[in-house]
Amino acid sequence: MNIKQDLPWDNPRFRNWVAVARACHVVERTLAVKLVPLDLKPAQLDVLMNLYRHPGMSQHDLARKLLVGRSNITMLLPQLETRGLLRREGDEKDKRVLRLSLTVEGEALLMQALKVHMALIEKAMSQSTAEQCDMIGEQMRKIADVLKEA
Amino acid sequence: MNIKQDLPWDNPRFRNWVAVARACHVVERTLAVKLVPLDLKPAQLDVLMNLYRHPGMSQHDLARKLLVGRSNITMLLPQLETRGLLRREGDEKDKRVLRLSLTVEGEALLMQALKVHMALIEKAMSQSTAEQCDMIGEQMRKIADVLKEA
DNA sequence: ACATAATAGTTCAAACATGAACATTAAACA
DNA sequence: TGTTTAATGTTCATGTTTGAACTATTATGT
Repeated sequence: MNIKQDLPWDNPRFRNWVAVARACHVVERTLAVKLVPLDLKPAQLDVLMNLYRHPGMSQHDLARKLLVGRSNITMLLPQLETRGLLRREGDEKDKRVLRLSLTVEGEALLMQALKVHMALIEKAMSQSTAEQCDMIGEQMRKIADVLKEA
Repeated sequence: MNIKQDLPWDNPRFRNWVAVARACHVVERTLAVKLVPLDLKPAQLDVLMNLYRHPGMSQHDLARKLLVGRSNITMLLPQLETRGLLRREGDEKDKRVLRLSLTVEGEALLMQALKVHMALIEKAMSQSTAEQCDMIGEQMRKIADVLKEA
């Protein structure tokens, strides 16, 4: 019994997943470079995007959306708040939670950053048909779901 | 002209890419948890995998494969070398480069880690057909290629 | 040969992420 | 009500990642 008979690199699923991980990594790095002129990092852009879509969300909710720890959010927000991009306001009913929302400046910067992000994604995905692209998204959502439970 | 008319969230390509990024993140985190018993981190596993496939590669080559800075490799290797998982030997012809290779112990640990990794990927991708899976891998390789050039 | 460029690896400081311990507030329940 | 349990956010120590400056070695060009 040769252990090398069943090496991952001979397994299509494994090889294909490696490709997914690499593509993600490349896109992330490229995005980081293209965001430099806006003085934004990918993690900060993620914050702005989530606050735009879910204004008034708490730090805890934001942490879960971003798949990071709560302390990470605590360290991340002051940079953006100092720049006047977002607000943190105490909830009246529950004095533990802070409600987050974008300022006008934050929204403006987000729109600029989204143009950059969109252009990058368009370029990356332009080689796939709409059907392929939708299928990819569908499978990826399944993956996230099945691992979230476990 | 309303800027919100063309928000990324209305764009299928964008939404689908977000799903890819999330799936990657979830897989990475899950892998990290499952590797704890082996006292290995995903980044360290990546090193072992690359040295297994490309024995004798230099630190520079390894850094490029991992899409990471050279200094990162310098900081990463001593942990593994001290544990006796890999060797660093000076090249005879070019005294600048260090040739990297796995020890027997490193290979043994890699095999254990690969079982964990394989099981995770199998679980994640089990919901896709072989055809879907191959198509995903193909598209992802295209993405990495098109962005590497830019 | 000699000077200049480029390359491999290291060092170091700064930025960043992480998880455990903590304070404050709210909810559960006896 | 009063006590216990849980939730939110912060702090802090630890470990990781990064990029710029540095040393040593090799390649290039005159």
